[in-house]
Amino acid sequence: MNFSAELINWYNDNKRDLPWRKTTDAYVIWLSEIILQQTRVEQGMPYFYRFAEKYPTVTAFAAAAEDEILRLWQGLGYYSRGRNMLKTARLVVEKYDGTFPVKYTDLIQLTGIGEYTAAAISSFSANEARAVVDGNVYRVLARYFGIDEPINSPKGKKMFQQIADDMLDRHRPATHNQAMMEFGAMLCKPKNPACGICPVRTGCVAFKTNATTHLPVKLKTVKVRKRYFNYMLISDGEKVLMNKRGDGDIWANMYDLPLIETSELIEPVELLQMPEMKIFGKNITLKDNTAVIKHVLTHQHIFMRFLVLKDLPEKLQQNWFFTGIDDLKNLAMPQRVFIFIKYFFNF
DNA sequence: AATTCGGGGCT
DNA sequence: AGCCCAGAATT
Repeated sequence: MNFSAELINWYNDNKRDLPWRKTTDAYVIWLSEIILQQTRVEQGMPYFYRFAEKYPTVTAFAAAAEDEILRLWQGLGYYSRGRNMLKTARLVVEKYDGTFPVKYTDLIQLTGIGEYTAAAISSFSANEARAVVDGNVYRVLARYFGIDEPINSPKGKKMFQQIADDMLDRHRPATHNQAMMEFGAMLCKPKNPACGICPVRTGCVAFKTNATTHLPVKLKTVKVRKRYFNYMLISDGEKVLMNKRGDGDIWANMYDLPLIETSELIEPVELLQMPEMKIFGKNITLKDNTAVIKHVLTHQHIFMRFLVLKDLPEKLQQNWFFTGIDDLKNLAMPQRVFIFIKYFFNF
């Protein structure tokens, strides 16, 4: 039995019961694939159910407001995925009359759909012979063939895509693709792979040379930027002062509180003296403040502190607005800000 | 070719 | 603390 046949056998005996595997509806598969980009299955699962239920068709999705999509996406991260989906859903309604495309060459042109996702949708919904290459596939191939070419170099990407294409079982591309990814996720894991029960270990270079821990090779780690967000909670007990974020920075188009960003950690008392604080009024009184909360993201460590101010500002900045406390739950916020506000107003 | 875009779980 | 997760768009 060849590599692909072995994996498919293993897959048929060991696969998880995942909802998006029970359909060939390209729209539903698209939904699942975008949600799962850089996201673990367990984390994405509840979001998949929420979106699939609220928007059963691409037409329903296209009719949603961006605020609504972002609110439903809250907590999942990489919010441009949600914004791009809206753009693509609307284009599918316009250009394809609401029928989600299933051909790779059509899919690859849509915003938010790259090589991986186009291969996934076209193979899962229409059995087009396109090999998916995601983090799982990189790992499985790098280990099985003992390839130390970095998976995130342009050369490496081409190389692995080529190998994946060569390995693809062209008679059953959908099952082959699912099997490759499931195998990587469940057995050929990043840490402590289950080589003891691996059906293809006799042909695996990494197993034979004891190199699984060194493969795949990935180029350099991202450098982390430290930022200091001093958030102001300003409320009269009925309304809260909120800020709508622009684009060009993290959490584009989402909502948070008015904020002073500083280049280092500043104590509240000291912060109140700074000229930047004048936008909140002449005489600012601090009612309360939280400890510093470290919000750890892949590329940024954001040190947040929430200061509760006593008085309302006379003049509002461009993106500031007051909203009723009952309406807060409808605004898409960064997860950490949402948790504080939810706690503060006790809802 | 390098950087940016979240959040959470595991080691 | 570092790595990874059904990646893609932008610079």
